[in-house]
Amino acid sequence: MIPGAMKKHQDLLAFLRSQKMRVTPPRRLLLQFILDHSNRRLSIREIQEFMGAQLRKADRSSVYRNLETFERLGIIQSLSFPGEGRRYQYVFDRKVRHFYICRSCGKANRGDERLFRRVEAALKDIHGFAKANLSVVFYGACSKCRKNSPTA
Amino acid sequence: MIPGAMKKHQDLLAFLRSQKMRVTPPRRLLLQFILDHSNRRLSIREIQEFMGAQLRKADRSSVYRNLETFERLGIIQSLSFPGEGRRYQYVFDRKVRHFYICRSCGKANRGDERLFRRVEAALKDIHGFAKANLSVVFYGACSKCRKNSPTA
DNA sequence: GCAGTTATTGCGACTTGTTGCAATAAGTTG
DNA sequence: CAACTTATTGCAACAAGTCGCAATAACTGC
Repeated sequence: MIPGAMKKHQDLLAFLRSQKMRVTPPRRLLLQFILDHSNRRLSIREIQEFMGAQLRKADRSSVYRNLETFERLGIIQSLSFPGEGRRYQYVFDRKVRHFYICRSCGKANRGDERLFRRVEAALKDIHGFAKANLSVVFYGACSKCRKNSPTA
Repeated sequence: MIPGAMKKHQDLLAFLRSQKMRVTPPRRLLLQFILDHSNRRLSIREIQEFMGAQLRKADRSSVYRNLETFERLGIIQSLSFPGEGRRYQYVFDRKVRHFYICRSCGKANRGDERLFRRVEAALKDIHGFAKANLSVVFYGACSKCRKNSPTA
């Protein structure tokens, strides 16, 4: 387990409770699994397999519902990557929460903090949308794909 | 039909050919349908129903494959909206191609051009990602939801 | 316009994701 | 800590989306 993960886990449980959400076995487990793999984009398959194996059978629908809940709370961000389906990633206390996805090859990159700050700053002009827990996704063409097919 | 849509349709077919893609009946039809409803976010159900009704039975998988193709080429952008599932929207020659999605209530807004330009400008600093055909999606909390639940 | 090449289609089987509902258990109150 | 309230679960049926493969039909060049 990543050092400090235990603390984060407790923090997130507290956060859930502060949002009037109940802390249930499936939620504890799912949260722990996401935290233990916070550096990766998780596929639904590995999540479901883990949940099914750990719990005496966590139902598919509960897992989906909780992923949706966590996303709504800004704990994770789900994204569809061309070629590898939907992925779930921990973002809660991340400084940088934006992604570049190449529409052509499906490769994704995490952005750098400087750009994220600039985008946040640009958003200051837009009223009605919160900067807190903001995620930004860019869809475009990476340099490699643009080279191969200049029109794209 | 929207005035000028016919021209756009021809343009897009030409664009497809320029990309070495073949122009088939399902593609013509799907493209036309998307163009005729370019001001809305289409659900997969209405797309499939239309395709199935028009063609002597356009297969589900072909529709999905073509939607994916069109998205890769930057003709449409698909997005998952909480509460209403995945939606498909025409973006090809749009000046503004970014969306604000509220994680809490699922409401979405189109952004204004000024912000889009600023984000594009910020992207100039990032090498390796094309500005052409860029789409940007913001996930956050709208003012209304933020008011109801300040922590979000 | 015909033959050849190969992208695209349709099909079937499968995986992923959603929804309504009754049963359960988390949190709360006295 | 027992009773209460209601969010969450598991289940089952369904809808949405994916994949491999053989058949088809767009495009190319002659």
